[in-house]
Amino acid sequence: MLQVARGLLGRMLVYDAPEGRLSGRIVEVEAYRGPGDPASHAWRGATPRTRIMFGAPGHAYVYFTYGMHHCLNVVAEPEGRAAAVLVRALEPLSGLEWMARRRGRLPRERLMRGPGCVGRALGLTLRHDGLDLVEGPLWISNLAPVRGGRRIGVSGRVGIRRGAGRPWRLFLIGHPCVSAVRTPMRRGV
DNA sequence: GTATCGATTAGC
DNA sequence: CTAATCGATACA
Repeated sequence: MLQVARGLLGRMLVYDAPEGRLSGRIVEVEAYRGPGDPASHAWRGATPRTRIMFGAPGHAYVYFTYGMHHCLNVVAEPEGRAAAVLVRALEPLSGLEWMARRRGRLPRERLMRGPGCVGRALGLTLRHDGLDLVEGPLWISNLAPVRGGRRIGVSGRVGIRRGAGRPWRLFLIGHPCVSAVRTPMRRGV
């Protein structure tokens, strides 16, 4: 699962939306497990919401939270074992006009900085929950990751209480599109 | 059925 | 620091 999280950094996420192609490079992720990870939605086992997390890898787990945000995850373990990688930030690559239309006029690096902002910029909803991320229309490119020579930083996960000690947030060190969070870095890779 | 709480964000 | 805002979940 951490392997998947690491492999996602620098990869391109593409959404062939009705209005056109939106895409971005993944620069920040967080890994979540199932039972045994108290910060995970799936820590008490499968529920209607977390069903997808227990399903086949390479699918989208989209959840709705705080009454207003849709967040995107990539299911990351074989069927039957719950795990997902939360996509926390993207560097916008194409479709910036549409992202700006949803997010407002913002500097490019702020369009998809933060998991709620990613969902908002791309126009994700619960209709995207369970989508196959290989087939599209929402998919992850299999081209080699591009990290621009940046190393991978590791820290605790953001916005959780239980399970906060686990160093399962990965990001590209120094990338301007990584969300500004005061979680101390554990190490660079 | 009701009550509580967010894997967040923007704004003061 | 807090409000916003509502689905998922737990519990009676």
